[in-house]
Amino acid sequence: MSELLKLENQLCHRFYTLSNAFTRAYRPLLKALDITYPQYITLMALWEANNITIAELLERTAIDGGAMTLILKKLNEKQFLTIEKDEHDKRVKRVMLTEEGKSKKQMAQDVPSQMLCKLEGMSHEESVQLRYLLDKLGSCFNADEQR
Amino acid sequence: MSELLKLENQLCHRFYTLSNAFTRAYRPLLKALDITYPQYITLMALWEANNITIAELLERTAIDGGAMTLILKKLNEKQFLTIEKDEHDKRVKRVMLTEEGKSKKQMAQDVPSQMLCKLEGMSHEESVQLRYLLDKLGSCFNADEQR
DNA sequence: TTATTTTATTTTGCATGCAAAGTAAGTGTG
DNA sequence: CACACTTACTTTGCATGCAAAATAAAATAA
Repeated sequence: MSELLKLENQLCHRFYTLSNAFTRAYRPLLKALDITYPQYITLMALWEANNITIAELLERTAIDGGAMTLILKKLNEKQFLTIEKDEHDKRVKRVMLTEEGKSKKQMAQDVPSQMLCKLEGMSHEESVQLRYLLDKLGSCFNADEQR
Repeated sequence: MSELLKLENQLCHRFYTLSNAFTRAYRPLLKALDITYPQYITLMALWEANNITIAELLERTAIDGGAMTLILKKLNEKQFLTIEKDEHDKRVKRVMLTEEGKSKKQMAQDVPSQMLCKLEGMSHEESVQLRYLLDKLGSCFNADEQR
């Protein structure tokens, strides 16, 4: 039997499994903030750079455009942000955090460390190395998309 | 600004991005086989161990139970597999590949290597190291779920 | 054996992820 | 200025992922 088609040898399956595991692990932590994982990613991007366009938000978060429309709609309904058309270019929309949206950042302060607690067993060196390799893998895909 | 809440520092976001990138990269390859990525994972599991229960399939693939019901339904409609109730325990269902389902394995033979081509730039040592770290991270989550 | 609990799988409701089509609003060309 | 082309977003249709509730059948307890 071809080793190449064994599930255990698939890098993709490890990513599939781990990505889902992360989302599940975050769920209870984010539930306290009344947000989902992609909504958390979106807010994180905005906490770093407020008042940016949707295109910039897509770039930073790597979230699908169609999904982002819905995510922003929900975050807007929850009063975490507002969306306005750009004065000069009416195709463009700008996303701005409300005071409530900004204050959520304080509530989220402990989320990263709580997640890290779940990942004991990995040394600091290992996680640094992992990050390096993940970024390298990411650049493979980015390079591939260029073609 | 707290470094911990920066998007760039999130391990989870790397997994989110890379997992999606894998799925997108596989899509055109799997389209030729008329299957989606989770369906591919399911078939891979069955190519390794045919005639197993749905519970075993869930264990091997780490796919959600609810999703699996639909995936099996579609693979069944495509005539890749059949589903039968177990004789002794009528709660249990067994999944079996049809001849067509088995023959799909030949058609999928080149998929792994085609994917690896896209990942040039990573050395063999690096991918071995990456795999090791991914498995270690995975065991963190598994250990956590025990509690 | 009957009632209770556990197990295997499906169903339901909600939130994406993705490709492709659709819109509205700028840009560039002749 | 009129037409073609490009952009920035939204919409649509389909396929999951996930938690929680619902089913059906087996195992256990009383």
